[in-house]
Amino acid sequence: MYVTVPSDFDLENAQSCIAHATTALPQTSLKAGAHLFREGDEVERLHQVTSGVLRLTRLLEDGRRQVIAFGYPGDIVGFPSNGRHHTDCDALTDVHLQPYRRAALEDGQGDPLLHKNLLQAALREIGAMQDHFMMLGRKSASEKLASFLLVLSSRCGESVGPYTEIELPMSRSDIADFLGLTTETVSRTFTHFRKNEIIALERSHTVIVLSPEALRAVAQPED
Amino acid sequence: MYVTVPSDFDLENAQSCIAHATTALPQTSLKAGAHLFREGDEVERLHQVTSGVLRLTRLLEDGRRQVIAFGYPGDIVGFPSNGRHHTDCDALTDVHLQPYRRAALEDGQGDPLLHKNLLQAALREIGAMQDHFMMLGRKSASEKLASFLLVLSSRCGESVGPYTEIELPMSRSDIADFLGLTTETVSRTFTHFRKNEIIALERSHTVIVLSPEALRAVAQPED
DNA sequence: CGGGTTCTTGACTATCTTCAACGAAAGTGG
DNA sequence: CCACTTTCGTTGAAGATAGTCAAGAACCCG
Repeated sequence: MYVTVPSDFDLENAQSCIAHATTALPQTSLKAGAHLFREGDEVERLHQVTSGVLRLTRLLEDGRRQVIAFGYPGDIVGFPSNGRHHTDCDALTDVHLQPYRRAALEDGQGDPLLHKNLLQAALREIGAMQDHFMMLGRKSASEKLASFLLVLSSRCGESVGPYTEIELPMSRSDIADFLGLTTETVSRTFTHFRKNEIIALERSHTVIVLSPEALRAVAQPED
Repeated sequence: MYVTVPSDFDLENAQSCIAHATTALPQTSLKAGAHLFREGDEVERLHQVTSGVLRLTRLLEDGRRQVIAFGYPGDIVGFPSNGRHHTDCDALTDVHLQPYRRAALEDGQGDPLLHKNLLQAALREIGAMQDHFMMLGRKSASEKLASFLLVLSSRCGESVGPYTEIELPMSRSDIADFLGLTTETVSRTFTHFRKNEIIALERSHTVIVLSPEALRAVAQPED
C-alpha cells in the first residue's frame, strides 16, 4: 500500500483474489512479528495478503530506515528484482497469505490468466509508487499524514456511528519511516489534528475520523 | 533513471537494446522539448531510450511538481498503469527511441523473449524505485545531490584527463524536483561542493568530478 | 504490579525554504 | 549581428518546518 492520489486505487480490481482454482497454492499464514523474507533472498513466491498487514522495509548502513510499503489485504508483495527480494518484509499482525509461484509471473506458461493478473499488479505497483514519490518529495508533514489517514480510511476504515474508525497496526516510527518524517513529528501532527477536531484518538492506535472533509482539505490544499 | 544505492544498476543488462530483429518496430526520434506522452494518455508503445535524455514528471493541482525519473540510454519508459500513462514525458535533448508494442509486454504472444525482457525491465524498475524512496525520504540535500552526481557519473560520465565530466541536460529545477528540494538548495549545494573542491563547474551544465571519493563519502556517510 | 517500550510534549536547533535581488545565459526580432 | 527580453542560476537574509535531545506519561506484556 502506497499513498496515492485519491481515486487512484482500484478497489474492485486489486482486492479480488487472483488465485486460479486449478493452479492455486494453499494459503499460508504468518504470526505477528514474523518475517516473510529478507532483502537479498531469492524470490520463490509472490504473496497476496488475504488478511492482516505486512511491512516492507529497506535499511541504510547507518541505520536509517525507509518503510517502502504496508501490505494490506489485496496487496501483492514480493516482486523480484533480478530474481531477488529488494526489501525486508515482516508481519505487523497475524497475516494470511495466498502465495503464487514466481514462475506464474515470469513465465506465460501454466496459467495465462494468473500471469496476466500478476503482471498487471506489478504495473499498477509502478504507478502507485510514482504517486508516492510526490508524497515523499513534495508534501508537508500534515499533508503526508492526512493523505495517509485518508488512504487507510478508505482501505480499512470501519463505520462506527457517524464516524470512520481506523485501526493502526503499525507504530509511530513505522509511519514516520513510511512518510519520511520522525516519530516526534508524526506524534505532533496527530496531536495537531486532534486539537483541530479533525480526528480523535481513542487509543494511540485507534483513530476516529471526525471530519473527512477537513482531512481531505489538509491532504490536498486547493492551491 | 533513479538514484539507487551503489552497484545496483546492472549496466550490462539494462543498456543493451532488447529489440528482436524479426518483430522490431522502426526507431523513432524526438526533438528537444517535444513531448512523448502525457498523463492519462492510453499507452500504445513502450520506449527504450537509444540516445538523448527524457524527463518524466507528475504534477499536483497546485503546481508542485515531481520529476519521477530521467530516461537515459538503456532505460525503458512508458509502463502502463491500468493501460494508461501515469506521468508526462518529454525530451530534454534530441532523443532516439526504440519503440515496443504494449502488447509485447502484456501478452506472451508474439515474441516471448521480448516479453520476458520487458517484464524484467518492469520488475527492475520496481526495485530501483524502492531505493529512490530512501533517497527522497531519508537523505539530506548534500547526500541527495552527491548520490545523483555519482549515478550520472557512472551512467554518462566522460573521462577528461584524470577527471570525469558530466553533462547535465536538465535544469536546476528539474534536479530539485527530482530530489525533492528547491532550485536554491540545489544551487547552494553545487556551490558547496565546488568550494570544497569535490567538483568543478565548467559551465552550469557541465560538472567535473574532482574527487569521486569525497562525493561517495558525502553520498553515504559511514554511520 | 513492575519494567520496558512506545507515545507525547517541550525547548532548542538545524536544515531547508521563501522572498528578493542580481548577473549570466539564451532566445527573439529587428 | 546586436539590442532587447526572458529565463535560469547564484547568492543573501530571514523565516518556517521539521529534526534533535530530553523528560515524563501512557501503554503493553509478562
